[in-house]
Amino acid sequence: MTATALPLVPRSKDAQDAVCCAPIARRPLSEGEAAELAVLLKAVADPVRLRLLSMIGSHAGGEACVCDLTEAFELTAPTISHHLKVLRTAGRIGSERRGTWVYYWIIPDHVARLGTLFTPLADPAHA
Amino acid sequence: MTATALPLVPRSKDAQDAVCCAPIARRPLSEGEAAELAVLLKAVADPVRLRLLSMIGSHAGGEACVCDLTEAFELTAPTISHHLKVLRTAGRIGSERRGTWVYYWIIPDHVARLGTLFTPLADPAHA
DNA sequence: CTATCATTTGGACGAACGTCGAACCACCCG
DNA sequence: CGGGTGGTTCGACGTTCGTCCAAATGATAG
Repeated sequence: MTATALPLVPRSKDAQDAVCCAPIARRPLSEGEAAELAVLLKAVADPVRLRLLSMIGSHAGGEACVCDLTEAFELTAPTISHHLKVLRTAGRIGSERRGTWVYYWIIPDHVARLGTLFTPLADPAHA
Repeated sequence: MTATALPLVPRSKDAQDAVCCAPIARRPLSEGEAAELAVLLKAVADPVRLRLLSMIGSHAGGEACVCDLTEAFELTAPTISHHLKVLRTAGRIGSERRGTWVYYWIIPDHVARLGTLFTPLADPAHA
């Protein structure tokens, strides 16, 4: 996965508005940062992928097999597989084949990373 | 076939699962919720709009005029205007014309709402 | 080994997106 | 009132994206 220089809440920021803003609003994003972030966000900015992510994450045991997911949509299996691949490539989910079925699970850190960008100081040490 | 994926990995902590995850991973999103969220995310899932949002939010006084924004990109004015319109339509930013220039500012609540989706444990029960 | 089921890959097509140039509106200044 | 600057809207073009169908791959059962 990429993960070069994501603006992950620089603790010692001398921001004039240290309280008001989400990390994204503390300092201007560089071109590279923005490009990388856009890729991450694009991977989630789709109704089907959003539901897939949600279904996988909320499924019992923390993982779901493709067979469960395909049923929930009125889409063909290749389409679902395509969306899963997008999420996997973006590092959002992991997958493993166990016998007949393929199981998918969420990688929480990567999902949470999105949140930290827009969340204004949800730091427990700060609240 | 309704092959409910059984948790092959033994999980003894159901209670934690209820709290561990981001809102998006607590329960499956409905089709409507996913569609609405996708629209919100799409508005931000673009490098230019990401930078615009970041530049506006981090600008002194909490607002920036288009003239400042346009200079920072190697894009034509119509393109910047287009992206600003997308952000405005999505409710991310507000705008006002004051004399010669048009100023833009961030609407923090809308931006923060994105974060809460992916941010785990915003509740004090955990941690 | 062959048959069969589950999932992924490849190709194709229509829709949506990002970008531009040109035309258009709003305001300031002589 | 007319000219000039700042921003937006409009129409068009090339690209990317989501979806499907058909076919290939992987794994299990008989």
